[in-house]
Amino acid sequence: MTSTRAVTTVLANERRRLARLGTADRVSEILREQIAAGLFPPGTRLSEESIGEALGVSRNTLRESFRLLGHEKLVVHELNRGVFVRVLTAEDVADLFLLRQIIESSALEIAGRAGPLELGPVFAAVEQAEAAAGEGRWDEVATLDLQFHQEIVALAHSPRLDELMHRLLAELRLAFHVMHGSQQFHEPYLMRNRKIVTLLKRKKLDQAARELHAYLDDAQRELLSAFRAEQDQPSKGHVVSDR
Amino acid sequence: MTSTRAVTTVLANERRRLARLGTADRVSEILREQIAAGLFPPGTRLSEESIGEALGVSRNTLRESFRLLGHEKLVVHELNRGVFVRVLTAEDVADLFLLRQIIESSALEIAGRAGPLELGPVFAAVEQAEAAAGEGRWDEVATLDLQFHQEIVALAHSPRLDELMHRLLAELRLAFHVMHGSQQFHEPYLMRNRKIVTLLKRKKLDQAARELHAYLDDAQRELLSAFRAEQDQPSKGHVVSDR
DNA sequence: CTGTATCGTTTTGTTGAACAATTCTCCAAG
DNA sequence: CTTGGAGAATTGTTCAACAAAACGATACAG
Repeated sequence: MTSTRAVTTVLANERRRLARLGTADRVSEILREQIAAGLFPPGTRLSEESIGEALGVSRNTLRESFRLLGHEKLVVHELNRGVFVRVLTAEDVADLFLLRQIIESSALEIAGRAGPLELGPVFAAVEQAEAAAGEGRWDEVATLDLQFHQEIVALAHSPRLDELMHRLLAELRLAFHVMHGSQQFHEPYLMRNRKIVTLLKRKKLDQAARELHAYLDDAQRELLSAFRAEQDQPSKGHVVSDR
Repeated sequence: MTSTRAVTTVLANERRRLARLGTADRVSEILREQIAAGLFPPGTRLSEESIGEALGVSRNTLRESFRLLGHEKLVVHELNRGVFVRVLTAEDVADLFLLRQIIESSALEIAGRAGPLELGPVFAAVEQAEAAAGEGRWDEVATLDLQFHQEIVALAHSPRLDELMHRLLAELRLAFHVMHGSQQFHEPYLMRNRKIVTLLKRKKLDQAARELHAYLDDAQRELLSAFRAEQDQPSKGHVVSDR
């Protein structure tokens, strides 16, 4: 019953694991992580010389990494001036949430049409987030809140939708970093995640979708107001020279 | 009436025109065009040496270009083997159409909620396409058909949605190239574009959305069957060594 | 005090060469 | 027809060099 095509497909998927990553890819992974972690706050200039020396890679290789990050919109490349960690505008945040509304609601709809939901990973994200919140590990709470939504999208089984969501969330992380004390921003939303997954379990798709929509609306509103406040009146020395 | 914010926004948009492009960006533009035009059919290996020499750029610069194209999924980078023009699978095509359904229908809905539609560019795309079809310029017909859908998405005024659509269509072009005689594939759909824009003009948003949905369904079906046929039985010597 | 012209410094943009590592090609042996 | 292997070709990565642009500070003119 194992068709030739099935074998080919499976092996083709395994292939990418076999193919090791080049230096440029690994460097961009590191930088991606460190940008997300806040080591390089938005506005920071990423010097080719200093970072290249720190990581022990040549400027040419580092430049390839920068191209990748630039295409992901995590950094902005300005000719003859260098690459800077992206500084999101309020318009960016609004646009990101617009896309999230589209993607997450569409994913739910598609998943519902397709068949029974595989809610394991969704549940796992909620429960790990609740556990982390109980112990005050707020940065993990933030990560797991985002992962919950990533898993929602994963229900649709679309590779491109998954990747798109992943990039949107990476970009959105930049917004959290410009706000101080953003870690606990996510905590109140855990209850709502729990509610959504419960509704999904009971196959109340429409209700879950409405709940999700309201979640995103509220989160956007709250984030945007905090975001604008922080922008008008930068609180601390967090802001690095962007000129 | 000209708010400070409006001025800032306009200037920010102009800024990118002021910032000239680097060599790597210009090279990737050229390669993008030539891939879309069919000079490099899917499966073709893009040799660093030959292309670098032909364009008069160094290997290092060319590599930066390849990274950009790879991130756009127009080429696939395999370690120690080089970059190849992407060969889409049937699953890829299906996934691309899934995304198109989501994006185009969402765009229509958002545009309808937002306010009066600016249908100028949409009309223009339809009319230019009809003119091109009348004179048998089929490659232009194909381009303008895709542009019509791009303009539909533009009605939503979302930068990220625009860019996403643009990349999806660039990727989808790869599918047309593996089918021979794909130029006239688009011609029957011009009537449907005309119908959609007419419905939009009359503010029959729901009806237009249904029409658009049916368009995409039919196009996907037709493309996929032609696509699978061509894959199973490659017609000519078009297929270049992909090993 | 404000603006601007200028010059030296720093950083990026791009190239060319070099070498290691991997893959490809082709041919011979089993 | 498959397996092995030697040599050729290509990619991966670094390094050094130089042109070009941006930055910074200082001096000068109004």
